[in-house]
Formats: sequence, structure tokens, C-alpha cells
Amino acid sequence: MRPPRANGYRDRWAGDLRAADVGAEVRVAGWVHRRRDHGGLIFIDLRDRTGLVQLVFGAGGTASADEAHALAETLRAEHVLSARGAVVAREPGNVNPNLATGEIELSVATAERLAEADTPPFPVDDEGPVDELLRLRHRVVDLRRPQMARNLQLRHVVTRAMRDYLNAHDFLDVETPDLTRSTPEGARDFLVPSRLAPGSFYALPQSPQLFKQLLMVAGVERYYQIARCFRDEDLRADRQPEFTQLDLEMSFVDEEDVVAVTEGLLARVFEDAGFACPPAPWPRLSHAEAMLRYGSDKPDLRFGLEIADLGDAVAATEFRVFAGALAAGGVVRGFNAGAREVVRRELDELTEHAKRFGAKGLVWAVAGTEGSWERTSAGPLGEPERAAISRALMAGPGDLLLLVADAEPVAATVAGELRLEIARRFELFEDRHELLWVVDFPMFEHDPATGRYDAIHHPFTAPTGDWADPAGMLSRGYDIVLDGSEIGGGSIRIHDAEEQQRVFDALHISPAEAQARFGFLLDALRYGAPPHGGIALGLDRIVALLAGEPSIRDVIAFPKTAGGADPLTGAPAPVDEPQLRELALRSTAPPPGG
RNA sequence: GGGGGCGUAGCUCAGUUGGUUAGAGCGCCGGCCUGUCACGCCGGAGGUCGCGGGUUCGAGUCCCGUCGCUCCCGCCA
Repeated sequence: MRPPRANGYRDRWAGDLRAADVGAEVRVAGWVHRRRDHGGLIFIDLRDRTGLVQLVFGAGGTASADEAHALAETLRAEHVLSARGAVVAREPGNVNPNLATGEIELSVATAERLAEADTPPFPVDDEGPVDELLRLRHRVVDLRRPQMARNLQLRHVVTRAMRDYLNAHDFLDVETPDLTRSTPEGARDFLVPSRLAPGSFYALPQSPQLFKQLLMVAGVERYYQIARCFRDEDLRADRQPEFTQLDLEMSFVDEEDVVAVTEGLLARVFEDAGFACPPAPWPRLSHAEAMLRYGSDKPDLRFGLEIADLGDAVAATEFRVFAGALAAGGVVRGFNAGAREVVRRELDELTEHAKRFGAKGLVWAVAGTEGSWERTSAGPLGEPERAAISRALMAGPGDLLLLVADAEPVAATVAGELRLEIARRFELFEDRHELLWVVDFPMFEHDPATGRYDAIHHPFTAPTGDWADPAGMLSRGYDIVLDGSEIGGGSIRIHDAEEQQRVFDALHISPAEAQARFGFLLDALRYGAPPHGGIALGLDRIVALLAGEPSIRDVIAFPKTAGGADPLTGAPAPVDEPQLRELALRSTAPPPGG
């Protein structure tokens, strides 16, 4: 329990008062949560950060109590109040079992109103939905709601656990600049015009990637930072233009060291936050296996429905949907969705869902006995293939089978998205958290359009494999996935200037360009760079998942809307002409409304 | 950039085939009430149906446009 926090207006937290405090004279301070006026007797639920306590204002006692009662008659929701009185035990019949402080109440002797308040624009409770724009516009009221207060406190517990763990493991907290040069993470940069160098711009960091590598060369050995990162891309429920990462980097380490620290760190986070954490080591899935079995590089393991490749089962088919895909170098994938009662409309909806992710269609079947099919959208498919598919998917009578034929990446993704959709529709998620690593990412992605290779991770990730076959090389990167969300990723970095140049070459980054953009890193690598690697964990996502919130906006005190705006401050907003002139800028945006 | 959903009282919502004065619950205001805890009872106020245009005798309802919020795709680890 928290120690008392005495100050000018209170000496105890409201939510901490208990039967053991009966007889004590205490002062509490907070907001009027609810008022129940019985005439000569007025109850006020007083709320502070810790919870509620019932204040009782009775008339007909002492003069000061009468004065307090008169004040209570004028109190309204969200007025700010300091009250002094005796903690008294409630009569057994008056105990409120729904309140942590329900066995006691405060018999108010004196009270002082510290502030009045307008009627709140929405109720300060967790009942019912409230329009999010309204909540953001009145965020101070919104953050008083128990759920939001809990979320902020949970976020604090998480960051505290992270710091505690890393501090105890010899990490140094080092700050890196926010006004910097573009970091090569692939996203669009936020730019800040320079007044002192007209026409030049700082970029806000997409991550502290380059700086933490410099810190390794600088001999910091173990670094961490709870770092704000900026990416100018469209928003999502789990994406904000500015977000927070726990960023860490270690020297003289390989993958196992980073994995071990991360597992210890997250286990500590789960423990401190009061959640059951699956025991480490957590499963490791190769990227290829994740894409095959789950159709995703961030698989959700809280349910089954594993995907299987059905190429062998249908290799000899003349059914043109499958034969065509195979002939074109594609694949046939599918999974057993289990015995589901589905009507035609639902199958149509699933087909639409598949098309959203690039499928041309969806083949479905309801299995019968002994490899036969009761119903299917694949009429022409022969009995031997049906039986082979049923066998491969271990289909029993009544099982719904969903099959996709397409180019490999499309088929994998579509099958993965269908797998998730089935889990959502039939609520198959088990009530536990699942953590896993995805490893062995391809180092390069071949773009058929340009004939070029692109980096899957940033270009400082160390590769493994044979340079004679770049497409077959793997990266020494690793992603960590919690309940189907990517909550972090990292890698062992290149610490050799020559190898770094080979990667730049493969990516068609010329030595001149490399020198211009990352010359300071290349230079650093020549001054004795230790082997190093690290990871960055998405704090907002971790807290949102633990809090059970569907959007990271609910675990950020002052987030942006999906349009990138802050309804509280009105940002972003136009600036004065003189301000632009000072920065040597001129807007080419059409005037508002034009 | 594209697709879907939403926008009616302070809040959450209902509003039939286009038809009289747009409703409910909560909240708010006033009154009564000494054991409530989502207190209760009585009374009352409160509306640019997001905005603009169109169709119509008549639009919350139909059409077009626009703005905002939201989810998703693209994009982004």
C-alpha cells in the first residue's frame, strides 16, 4: 500500500482508506464523483487518483459540520474538494462491497471547495461509449475516467519495470537527438526547417538506430532509452505519427544474448504489471514457417487453424483454379476451420474478405465422411483430390475447409487473414498471452518491377549466407510477437565497414550516397566497432495489449486522431507569414476552403 | 490515394413508405427527503437532425457535394 502523502490539502489518498483507519482524523482531497442529497444528509463520493471514498455530510451537529453540510448542498459533479473528518466504520447493512473503501466512510467535520467545475461534457465513468473526438477535445475529463487512469498507471508500471530491469543489468540510459538527419527506416520523415541554415531541414528520428550504434562504437556497451519516434505515414489503431519505443543495444553479443535480455525484460514487465507471462524461452519460428503455417509474419498463436500447403494433394488436378495457379508458379494453401455452421451469406463474406487481401476468389468445402465433400464451391474438383485435401487437413464430417490458390505471397496472406477472420467470427482466441520470436527473415526482397533488391530491415542488419545468392541470404534479425501483434524487432548489426559497403552495393546505394547519408556511421565503424546488436520494443502496443485496449490511443495521454490532428491543441495549424519568412519557407498549399 | 461504417438534445441512442408540434434513458436546473452508494419522488428547461445544394406540396428520412470521426487496403515494422 502507498504511504500517506501529506500536503497542504490532504494527508491520505481517498482510495487507500480501510477499516484499519477507523478512528483516525484524516484530510482527503479530490473531485466530486457523485452526490446523493437526502436533505439533512448528503453523501459525496470523492474521487482521487487512487479511487473513491464516501463522504458523509450531516446537518444538525456542530456549527462547522452544518457549515460543511451547507457547502455540500452546492457541490456539483467534478467540483474540487478538500475535506477533513473522522474515518468511521459503516453499519454492517451499509457496507458497499463494490467499493474498496466500502467498509468505511468519512464523517466530514470541515470541507473546503477548491474549485467549481462546469458540468462535464460526458460522464466521468466507464459506462457506455463516448465519441472519441469529444473525449480527445476534453482529454482532462477523459483521463479522469477510471479506465483511462488505470491505463496511464499501467503504462507507468511497464516503463518502470523496463527501467528497473535494465538498470539492474548494467544498461546506461542515454538520450539521443530529436533534431537529426533522416534515419533510413523507410518511412516518410517529419522535417523541421532550419532557421540558421535556410533551405536545410532536420528530420525527426524514426528511431535512434544510428545513434545507438555510434554509442556501441563509443564504448557504452549497454544502452537503453525510452525514445519517442516519428514516422509521417497514415495512422491506424496501432500506429501514431509519434510513438514510443524502448530502444536498447548491446556490445559483444549475438542473437542469443539479445533474446535472453528481452525475455527477461518482458517477463519482468508482465510480472510487475500483474499478468501471467508464458515461461521463456519462447518459441522461435522462421519467417518462412510463419508465412506457411500462419500466413503472417506476426502469427497469433492463441488459436489453432494451422495452414497447410496443398500443392501435392492437387498436383495432378485439372480443376483450373488450382491447376492454373500451380502452372503459374503459385501455390495452393488451405486450412481446416473446424465444424462451423455457415450459411451461404457468410461464405460470400469470407470470399469478400479474401478479395480484400488480393485473392481472386475463395474455394470452400464442407467435408463429409471418408474424404468426400458434402458441399463445395469447387464442383469440378475430382474425388481423389478432395480426399487428398481432406487427408492433408485432417477433415472430419462437417468441417469447413477454406482453400486459396495464388502466387505464394498472396495465397499465404489471404489464408492468414481468413484464419484470423474465422477466429474472430467464432471467438476462438484463448484467454492467455502468447509470445514468440520470428527469425530468419530474408535479407533482401527482390522487386520484380525494378529488378532491384530492397532491404527487409534497415540496411545495418547483419546478413548470413552466401553473397553469391543474395536472394537466399537471411538476416540476423528477429521480431517479437505478442498475441498476433508485432511488439518489437531488432538484429545483430554489421560492425565491419567493408561488409556494410557490400550491403549498400546490393541495395544499389552508391559509395558516394552512402557516405553522404551515413558517412558518420561508416567512419565510426573504422575506429574499432565491437560486434553489437539490439532491439526496439513498441511501448504503446505492449501497454495496449496488456490493457486490453483495441487502440494505442487509449494508452497515450494525448494522441492524434486518424487524421493526424490533435483536437485538444488544434495541431497541426497554419503559421504566420513572418514565421515562414524567417524559415525561408513559402506554402504552396491551396487556401483553406478553396 | 482507395474502400467500408458513423454524424439527431450535454451524453448514449430510437425515429416506420417522405407527412401534424422530432422522441427515450441518463445528465442538467428547481423543489422535497437523515443511510444512500447508478438514491428516490415531483416539476422544468434543453434541437442549425454535421454543413451546403437538389428533388418534392412537404426532407431527420431520397439524391449530389462537402466536412469531421473511425476501421481497413495501399503506405508503414
